[in-house]
Amino acid sequence: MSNVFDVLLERGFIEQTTHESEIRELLAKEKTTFYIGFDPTADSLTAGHFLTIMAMIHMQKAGHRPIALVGGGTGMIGDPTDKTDMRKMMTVEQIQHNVSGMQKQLSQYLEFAEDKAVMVNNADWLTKLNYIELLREVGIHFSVNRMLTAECYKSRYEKGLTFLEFNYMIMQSYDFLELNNRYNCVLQLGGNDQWSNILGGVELIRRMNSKPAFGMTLTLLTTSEGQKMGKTVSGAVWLDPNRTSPYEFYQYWRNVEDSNVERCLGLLTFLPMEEVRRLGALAGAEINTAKAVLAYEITKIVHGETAANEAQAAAKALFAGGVDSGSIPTTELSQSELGDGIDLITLLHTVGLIQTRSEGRRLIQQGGIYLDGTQISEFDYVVTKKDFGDKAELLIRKGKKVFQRVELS
RNA sequence: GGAGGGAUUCCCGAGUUGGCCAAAGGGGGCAGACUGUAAAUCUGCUAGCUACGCUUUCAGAGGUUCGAAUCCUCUUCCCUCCA
Repeated sequence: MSNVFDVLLERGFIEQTTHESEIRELLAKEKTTFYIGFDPTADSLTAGHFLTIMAMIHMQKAGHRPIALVGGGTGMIGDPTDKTDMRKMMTVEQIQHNVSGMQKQLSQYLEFAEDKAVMVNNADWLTKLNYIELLREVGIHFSVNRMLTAECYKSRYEKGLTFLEFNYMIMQSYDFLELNNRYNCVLQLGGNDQWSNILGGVELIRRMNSKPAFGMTLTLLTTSEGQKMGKTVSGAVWLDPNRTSPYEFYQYWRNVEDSNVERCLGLLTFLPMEEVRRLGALAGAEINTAKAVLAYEITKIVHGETAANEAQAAAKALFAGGVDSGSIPTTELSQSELGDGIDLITLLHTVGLIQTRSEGRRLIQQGGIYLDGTQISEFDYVVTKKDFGDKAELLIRKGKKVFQRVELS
């Protein structure tokens, strides 16, 4: 089997390493225990986390042992990295809820049986720390001067950085030390924004345990404008199907920009690299084929084959002008709600396509609403039973690619 | 604790000799055109509503005035310098 380091490199995962040749050698010759931490900021992981999960899966497949750490302890502090403002403090209950939600999801993607992977919560040790003891043992190894030069704190100079958050790096470094002691964990992976936090841990282990330790950061997916991928205006793209439906999830990847298709295929699917390169090289409208493959493959990994098939079928039906399929977002409307007719704006509001009636009025006036493919131009249009036709359903289209089906019940 | 500066619509940021301010400009978002469910570009929209008008907005609470984002008082929060 080829070295997983080369696999990760070829697929585009690796951004920075602390000791490239040593890491490569290590991964080639022995079963290595490594860890990635997840902050419990919500009860579901997001598309952004998925990239790091893929890295873990590749590593596990190559025979190494992943430790999935969920930060029930560090979550009490909050990582100041890339935050322009201080994050609001979460309650302990909230954190615990989020930790269990994330752990549940992580267990779907990694194989935990027979000690093939380990799940930990750093609250188990961080909450028991003794302040003075910690300062004497660990604090002595950190230079504030150096910490202040870390990139992740720079953006906070203007807005302010609390001592609470300043300690985040130390806590994360301590985690690595603890995992090194408990599980002989010698490698930490993380998003590239975690570089300074990872370095802290690597150096701490080298100083306190006089043992080698390594760090490696993974690329961050960004759009051509430099925005982090995996975010939409309405929020993150979640892995939890109740937060982001498989259809929406599929559509998100179906719509990635051309220039990101090849990267995404390498990072977020298991397709062989020859195939990735072939698909990525498709030009012009042809690349849509590649996007469909990307969307299908990643949906399959995250939500399973059935959901992926459904999402794909729904997308095909809607965009190729075909007809029904099960997983188009659907709302039920009762006969009594319909009555003798319901004005279109109210209907749009009921099914959640608009937030305010003004928005609906604008939308219709600008020609953004279609009922069963027919553009509606009067904002006071009244929808009656007739619009639902024989099948008692109505397909509303907002703009080019937002669809909502209404079923009369 | 002392001195000064600030808080504006989703974000950034104009506006502070009181009316012409639902509030410039940019960003973002939405829609339209062009396209390939892409990017770029162009156009329009972007507080709410029972909509040629009406109602609620410019940190919060009062006040002056025919009329306040703009003036006065108090409060809260933030920043800078000093200690």
